Amino acid sequence: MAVTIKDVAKRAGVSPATVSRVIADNPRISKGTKEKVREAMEFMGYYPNFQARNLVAQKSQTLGIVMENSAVLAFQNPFFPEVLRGISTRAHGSKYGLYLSTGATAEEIYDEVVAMAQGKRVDGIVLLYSKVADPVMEYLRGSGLPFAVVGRPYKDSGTVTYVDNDNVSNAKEVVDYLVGLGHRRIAFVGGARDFVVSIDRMQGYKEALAEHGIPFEPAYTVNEEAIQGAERDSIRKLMELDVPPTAIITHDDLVAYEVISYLEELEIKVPDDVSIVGFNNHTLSGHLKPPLSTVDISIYDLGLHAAELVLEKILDETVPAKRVVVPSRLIERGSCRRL
Amino acid sequence: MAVTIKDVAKRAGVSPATVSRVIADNPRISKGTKEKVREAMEFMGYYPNFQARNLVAQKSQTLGIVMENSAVLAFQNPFFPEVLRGISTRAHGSKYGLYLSTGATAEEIYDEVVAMAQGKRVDGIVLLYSKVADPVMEYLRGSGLPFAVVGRPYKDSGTVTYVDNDNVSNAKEVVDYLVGLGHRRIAFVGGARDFVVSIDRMQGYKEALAEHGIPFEPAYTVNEEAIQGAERDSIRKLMELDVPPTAIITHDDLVAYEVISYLEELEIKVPDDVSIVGFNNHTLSGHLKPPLSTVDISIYDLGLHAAELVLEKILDETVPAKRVVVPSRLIERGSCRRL
DNA sequence: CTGAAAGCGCTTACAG
DNA sequence: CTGAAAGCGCTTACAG
Repeated sequence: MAVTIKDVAKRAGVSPATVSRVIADNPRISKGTKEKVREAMEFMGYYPNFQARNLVAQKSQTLGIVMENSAVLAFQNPFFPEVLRGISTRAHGSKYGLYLSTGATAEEIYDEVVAMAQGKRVDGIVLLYSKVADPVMEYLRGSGLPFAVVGRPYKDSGTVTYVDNDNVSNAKEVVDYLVGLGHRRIAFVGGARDFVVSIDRMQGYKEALAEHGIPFEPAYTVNEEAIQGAERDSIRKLMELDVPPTAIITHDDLVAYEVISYLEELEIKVPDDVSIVGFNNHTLSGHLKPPLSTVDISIYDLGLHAAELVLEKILDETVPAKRVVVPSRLIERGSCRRL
Repeated sequence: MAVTIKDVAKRAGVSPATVSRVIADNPRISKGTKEKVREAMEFMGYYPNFQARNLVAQKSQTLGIVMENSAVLAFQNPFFPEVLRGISTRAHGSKYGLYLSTGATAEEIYDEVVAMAQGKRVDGIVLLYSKVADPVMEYLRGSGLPFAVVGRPYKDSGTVTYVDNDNVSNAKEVVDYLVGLGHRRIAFVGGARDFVVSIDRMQGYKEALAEHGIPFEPAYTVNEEAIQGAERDSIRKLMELDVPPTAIITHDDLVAYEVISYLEELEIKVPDDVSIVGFNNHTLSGHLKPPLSTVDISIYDLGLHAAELVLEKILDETVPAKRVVVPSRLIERGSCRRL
């Protein structure tokens, strides 16, 4: 059995209540008593029991981290550790712990989140993704539990606290850049259609085309669901069009890596034959040959602010829904060429 | 206030004790009562309070994950998410949650671990690294808390439960491979000297050299501490030796990426001028040009087994210390050439 | 400045 | 098969 507050009390010759007050550094306890009690705690190796303390305090001092269900993908993507690092830093600063969702399917995750929330296992949640019709977000919104989303909520974004990049502008900037290099036939390889980030980037792509007077060509867009297991084929089809694109934007650097591999198999050279731009600036993108031009979205800051926002809500439930926009910027490297 | 066991009891017309038994699916409760209670729970949206349940059960149903303190590095390395995925899968299978350490310095981590353990916040711990003189491991060993290490403990490995690869053999295999290609001047770029994995790989490197009758040449080894901030210089010095190496083994793919970049700056070509082998087979290593030959250490399995081992210990404290060796294999790609 | 008592929400011998 | 009671380890009004 571990040392309890009672044991310490006995040894220090005071009541358990007093020990508790010393732990909380209550100013009404005399200096002498505090010292006596602290000595006893030290001597006996006392540590407060979280469960007990949290039970009466009705809080847990921990933040729940919920990630998307395509676990393999989520984990492989360097986005996850980097956003976690941001969250971790901020949480640690406020002495909050981190509790991770482990579910592998959408149902499991939903159940976990409900259990976390209702079971008071966490004081708030950071939702690491945003998709179109997400029961988890619906639940959270109704639950009253403080939460923040990394990514723009698909609807009612005015009532949800979130942090994101301006993905529409980002995508536009990429198109502008390519157009500036003389490209007009620009393809877009997007992510899953129900992720808001994909939708926003696609949107920016379309808007930018329009602004430049370039007609939108459906055959120039490829979507993740459409190509499950047929990535190679989709890229081949794209490049075998009568008028193939001269540039390809991919929604994530990881996808860019894949695309580049396929292009190689087809003996299409980057950037000589086709220019490529990625998104998210993963650590390794600079090491590719040619180094990948990409949009740096400040993943760490995304995490930092998300944690900051939940913590703020936990402290004061009345703060209104907020949006924090984290700046991002296009990094020119060697994967694009001027036409 | 959330719905408690009392509320449910009242509505179902039974005692709180009975509700508790229904939750535990106690076989001595009649079918009828169970149904009645379950209906009430459903209707009222009852969820058990973790804190309360854990307080009386004296367990937390969660595993603590402790990672090394060089937070930035740890997070950037794809090792972390992958090992976490393995742990997560196994933990979820047994309905265990995951609690993450957030400390950034060695002291913070130590304090956190002690608090986790003494505060009964976790039932067991997975230590994601193993270093030479680690207070955390010392503490854990004395604490009685079940734990498993990813990596070989530096000493008393017979009394600690751990999972690792046979790093000595792995390094030997790499040397054998390079010797087989005709290399005799083989350099080794190692990691921090106090990480056991670095020590073991260096050891294997030396042993293999000896077996092939190749004298060990100190100038052919580079260590992480020695080069902090001077990576570029170290590599240049290495290649400007009167008799430079024809092959370089790096202790991690990430390091290999860096080394390749430096070599490029020196206009030294891989694999034409020098062959390179990495370790850990990160997702992107196959995408490099040339694709990186490396040792795949089955990171996911490392995590899976580590979780399995702690869970086993939690269930039965008397199981003896165990070692699980996860197989690894050299993956030949394009970064080495035959002399 | 400090203590006795009640209570956080649950579980589990002990009775019946 | 079910209930009343004690207790897990802590905190916090309420008294004094």
